[in-house]
Amino acid sequence: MIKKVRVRFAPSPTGGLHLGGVRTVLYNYLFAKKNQGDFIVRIEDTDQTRFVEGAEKYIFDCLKWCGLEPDESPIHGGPCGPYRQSERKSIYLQYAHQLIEQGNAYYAFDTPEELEKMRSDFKTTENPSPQYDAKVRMKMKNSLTLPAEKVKELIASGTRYVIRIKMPEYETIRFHDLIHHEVSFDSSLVDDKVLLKADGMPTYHLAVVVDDYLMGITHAFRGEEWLSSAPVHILLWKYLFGLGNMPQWAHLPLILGPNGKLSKRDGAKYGFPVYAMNWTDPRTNEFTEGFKEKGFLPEAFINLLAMLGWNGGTEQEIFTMEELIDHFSIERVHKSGAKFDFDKAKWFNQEWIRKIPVKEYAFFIKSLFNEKNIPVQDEAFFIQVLELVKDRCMLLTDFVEQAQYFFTAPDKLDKDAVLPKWDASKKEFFELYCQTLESLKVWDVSSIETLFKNLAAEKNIKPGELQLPLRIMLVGAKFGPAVFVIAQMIGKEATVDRIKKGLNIFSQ
RNA sequence: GCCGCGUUGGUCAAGGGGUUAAGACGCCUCCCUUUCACGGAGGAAUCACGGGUUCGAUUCCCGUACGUGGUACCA
Repeated sequence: MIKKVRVRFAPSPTGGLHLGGVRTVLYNYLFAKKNQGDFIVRIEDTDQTRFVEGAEKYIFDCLKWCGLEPDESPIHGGPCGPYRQSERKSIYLQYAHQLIEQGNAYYAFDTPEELEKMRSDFKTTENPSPQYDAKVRMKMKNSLTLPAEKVKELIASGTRYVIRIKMPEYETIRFHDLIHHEVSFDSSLVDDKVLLKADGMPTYHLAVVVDDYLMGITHAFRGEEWLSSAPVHILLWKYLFGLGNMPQWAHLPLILGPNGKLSKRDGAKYGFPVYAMNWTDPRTNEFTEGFKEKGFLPEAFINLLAMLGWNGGTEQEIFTMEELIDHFSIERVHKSGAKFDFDKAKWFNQEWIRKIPVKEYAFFIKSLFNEKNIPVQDEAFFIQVLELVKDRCMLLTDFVEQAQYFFTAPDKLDKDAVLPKWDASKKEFFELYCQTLESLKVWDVSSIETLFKNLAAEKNIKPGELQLPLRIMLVGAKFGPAVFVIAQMIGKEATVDRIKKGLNIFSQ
């Protein structure tokens, strides 16, 4: 029998959830759903100094917005809880002890100051960052160098200690990665990583292995920044649970910014969001913009992330979540990092704005209108307007500019577009048009347009030369759907009113 | 510095010993539209470099360069 697929996303609640994080979730999720497996979220909060209030809730809010709901998590529950590592503290100690008994780990009593001293003492130009490894461990204060009695005594007296892995001296550690295929490391180049910290909390290295085992994880997908520490994890699997039980690894390529690694600073610098949703760090008050608030549809966000590092091998670029689940394969995830392109991201959003019925996102635009005090009285009319202008919107926030003149008269008109060609005959035309419009019985597009064209012919002016001024009067600027449709939509009263106002402004 | 990983147009990318090296975004031109978009038709632009292997390398191998990650009692 084949084991049920179980994957996990393991964020640390230290701040916002960025692009790369969401993509890691996505690939986990797609893989799980494709294989009828489980998607688990485990909170890796073993570093108490980096705990940030609200960060965990924020992560789950982002996942919800993205439509990536976990099957198991601290808030969704599940059979392998608790799902916060801080609540699993007692579990890790026994494994650390097991490693010591097996001779794969040891106690180390070096203080931070002593470690610092070691690093500066051994520092050379060839080796600017010395490691706590086979070459130096016998010169340090640990259970390898101290007599057993002394070790017992130190522990009994409450001396702070950590437990470190004892890396084998000459061993090639190989493993198969689903994306990178065969990867190998020389164990002598890896340091004796701390497994259990002085406060009793495990480090990531111990916790990830123990929890992946205890939670039955079959496939471990994570960012490529973890590749370098993979040999530690491989060894831990070998020592603790057996290589046969180890999940299959896949180290996902990084998402890069305009110059190198994508950072939240890039967002501010280049004007694009980096986080899934707005995030304000409660400690520093630093604000980072989110895709949601920037005006992205979650469907578009998921779609663009999926395509950043994966390609189905066909020309299809627009995918629903169901289609992604159907087509996704980890083997087709790229090896190399991808630079995030905001223009392409906007294009995805535009495609989705057109694909989804406006009703599904009208509420978001409505809230933007409310913020700007633009009155929306009639819901059906609102939907009708959104439908009419949606081709012109890349972001949901674009709807404000593209639709607000249907609800409120423009507060300033683009005079420069009109004035150079404005003259008495045009003024006269509009005065007359305005008058006749007022007595128009049937207010529909063809009546409004026919009247306009007949009058223009009568005055011997090309209708085209009059349409732009009309547009500026109604809209305020050079954009939007057909003018006569706009006139019809906003109604007689508003049309007449705006023409009069426009006449005033242009004739000054 | 050392170690890992990577390298097809400006960006995302398909392809993978013999091809006119797909497609998309962006950019440019034209058509449609007397607005802006949408749509349509075109265009410029790519296999990092150097050695091999081979009848033939963008594709395989080795170097170099560049990029990126790691080198914490952070994840």
